[in-house]
Amino acid sequence: MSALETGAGRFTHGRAARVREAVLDATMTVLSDKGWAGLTIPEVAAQAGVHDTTVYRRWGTRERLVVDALLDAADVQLPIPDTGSLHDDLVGFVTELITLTTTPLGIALAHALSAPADDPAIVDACSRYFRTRFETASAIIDRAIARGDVPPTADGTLAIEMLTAPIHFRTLISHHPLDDTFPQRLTNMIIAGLHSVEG
Amino acid sequence: MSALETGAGRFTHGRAARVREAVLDATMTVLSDKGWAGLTIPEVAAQAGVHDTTVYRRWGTRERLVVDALLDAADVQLPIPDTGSLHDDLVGFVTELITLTTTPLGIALAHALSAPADDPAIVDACSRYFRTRFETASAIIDRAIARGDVPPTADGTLAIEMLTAPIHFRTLISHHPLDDTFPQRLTNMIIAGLHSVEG
Amino acid sequence: MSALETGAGRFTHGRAARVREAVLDATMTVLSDKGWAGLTIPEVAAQAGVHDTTVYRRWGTRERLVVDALLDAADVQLPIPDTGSLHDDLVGFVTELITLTTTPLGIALAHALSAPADDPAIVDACSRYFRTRFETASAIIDRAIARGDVPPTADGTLAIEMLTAPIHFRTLISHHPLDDTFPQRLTNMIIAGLHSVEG
Amino acid sequence: MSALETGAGRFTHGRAARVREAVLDATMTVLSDKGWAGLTIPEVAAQAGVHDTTVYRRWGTRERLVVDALLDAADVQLPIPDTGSLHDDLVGFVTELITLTTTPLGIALAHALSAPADDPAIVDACSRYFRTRFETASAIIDRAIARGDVPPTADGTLAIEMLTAPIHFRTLISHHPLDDTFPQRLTNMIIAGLHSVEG
DNA sequence: GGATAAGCGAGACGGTACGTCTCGTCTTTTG
DNA sequence: CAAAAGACGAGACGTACCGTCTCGCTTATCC
Repeated sequence: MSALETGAGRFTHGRAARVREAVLDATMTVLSDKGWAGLTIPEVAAQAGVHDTTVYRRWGTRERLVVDALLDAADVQLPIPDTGSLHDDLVGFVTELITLTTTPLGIALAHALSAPADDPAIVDACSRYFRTRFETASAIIDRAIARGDVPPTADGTLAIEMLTAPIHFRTLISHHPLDDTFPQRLTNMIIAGLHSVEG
Repeated sequence: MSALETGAGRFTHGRAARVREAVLDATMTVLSDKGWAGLTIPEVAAQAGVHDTTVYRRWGTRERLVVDALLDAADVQLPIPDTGSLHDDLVGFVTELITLTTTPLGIALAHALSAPADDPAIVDACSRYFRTRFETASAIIDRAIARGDVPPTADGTLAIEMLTAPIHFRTLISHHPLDDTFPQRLTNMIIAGLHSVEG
Repeated sequence: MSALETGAGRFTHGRAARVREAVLDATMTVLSDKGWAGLTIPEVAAQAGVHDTTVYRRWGTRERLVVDALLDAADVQLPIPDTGSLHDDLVGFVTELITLTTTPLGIALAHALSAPADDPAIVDACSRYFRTRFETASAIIDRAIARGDVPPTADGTLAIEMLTAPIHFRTLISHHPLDDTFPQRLTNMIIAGLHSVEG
Repeated sequence: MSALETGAGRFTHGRAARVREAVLDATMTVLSDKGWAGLTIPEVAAQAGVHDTTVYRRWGTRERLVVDALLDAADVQLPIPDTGSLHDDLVGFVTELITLTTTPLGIALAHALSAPADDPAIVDACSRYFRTRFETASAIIDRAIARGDVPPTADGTLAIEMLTAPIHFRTLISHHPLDDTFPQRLTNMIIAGLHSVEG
């Protein structure tokens, strides 16, 4: 499942697997507790009860560490609402996303993913991670199409992206508050867009 | 104009001002050349022909350095198109924004701004910087309202944010390509949203 | 006096001088206690109550550390006997030399000096150190010449070197024992050589 | 012949012998190419096409590796001149010794042998190696005694040692140049010493 | 216009992380 | 089951950056 050579699939048994799991768990713990800026390899190694060198050997950089941990925990997805109403589904989706994203871990992960990554393997992993997430979430729009609520030409994936991006933008960059009306306002804008036939 | 105590307003004359300018210029240069990861205070100091200690004294962290440099150069805004057509204005705006954002300097700035900032002065500066930019750009929608092209209830600032955020999102996080059709697709989605009366 | 840029002459006042002295003292202590193989920079730094990085900055390698310490302590020379008898002087000289050389510190120093040194500054420092020592000791032969005991053509420096080298050779390489008759045997061989006019 | 338990006598047949030979050859090759400082067990193992663990098991330390290789190649002695003239024999001997000792391999071997050896087996091996070499070379003096050129009391082995030691001393420690007149000067000093009856 | 204060240049240092290199042990896998 | 392969613990190495400190000097500013 992982795109990194350190990913799952190798190290499934024995000590190596135990080390891998301990380190990835520690990565998430440290991210939650001290954020991306506080995530250092010595810190993770200490938390995992593992020697620094081992982490340097297996992952090398903290970026790869985070991506590996993220992909490893990717199964823990955010649930996709299914209320029968496009509007309610989208509002619910955005609300859940905000909840997740404003977690200490969520903030730290966003910072981690937005850190400069020269490593093409990391770029690729991020790209595929979000493509998958967007396609999963666009099931909301697919159901609306099936119900005939929106035209079949509606660009579901783009809609999800336009709902997701502002949340990360506010969290990471503009630091504008994510108030309770925000899911509403985003959803209203997008639903109209989905009805437009040129999409 | 700057929210930081190191900002313009102080050090307007003499050596202090020369040092300030040299350092802020060097900051932008280093950001362009080596990116956010390569921006270190020794590097900037060397580039500016100034001693490290001076930079540590005046700015302390590279985050404050970047924010100060950014606010100092904030006058160099991106131009707001005015073609008489809402659609063309928005497509033009997004296209220009993409051009700026995919510059080495643009990428570096985005990384810099998304770096974890515990400093409330920085958070505040970012917040106000983007609020200003969005309000400036929402003139496009204001003109459309004045022309009667969209209802006066249209949420112009949100529209601009929803056009801006995906670009930064792709650049920073998802690393999806920003192809030529992207401005079109974003604009189509948003224009329909602007027509919806509930905005 | 030192050939190294870290040598005496700089850092004569203040904290820098205190650090220098503490580190050089610690170097000798560690050499005595743990030998050349046990001389590591972290060990010396800890012993000196100084941070590792400081030692790396100022000296960089343990070789430079030892050479600097050696040159710094060079004033503590071995005394040159002056009994009025060439034979007794030389036997005394060799005996003292053996005593010094078979000290833990002496052994460690010999190992340190014989470690591969790519650094030309170190090679040069060693070269001049021993040149000085040999010239100092050859005063024994000079006095014998003055007394008319040996011809003025006698090669005093070479004689000293031929008395010194076997001691280091046995200590470092052949590990043959340095028994009590050894000074005698060396001296006898050399005194005859000094009388030979072709020297 | 070897004093080490890894020495010849065991592993004379089959794969074990091939591994032994490959490793010892590789040891000499690496010594020549990268010197004593560059001789590491992984390097030797790679050069020999053998797994690291194998070398660790059989030899354990690089010191034992070198001593074993040296003893294994001990048959390749330096030739002892026999010109009929004591003076010419000794000058030739010293000249040859200098040639050998200033080889990359010679320098590396000297460094290796002078490295701190806590291992008594290594100390013993070195001791017997040089005792043999000195006795072999003292045939020069024995022949001179037989010819009646020097008194039968002449201390041949010590003479050879006093010719040998300064060369290693200059190579390893003092780094003084070994110029062309050096064999002459050494020999002159020693020949007079050999004539002295008290030797 | 001279005293005073503020900023700057220079350099050392403590501290931390980085990433690499060995060595030697231990575990896993394989023949 | 023994040997090869490989992961790991341990620690030194040497570098880079950060942030602080102490001087001494040069500016500006204020009386």
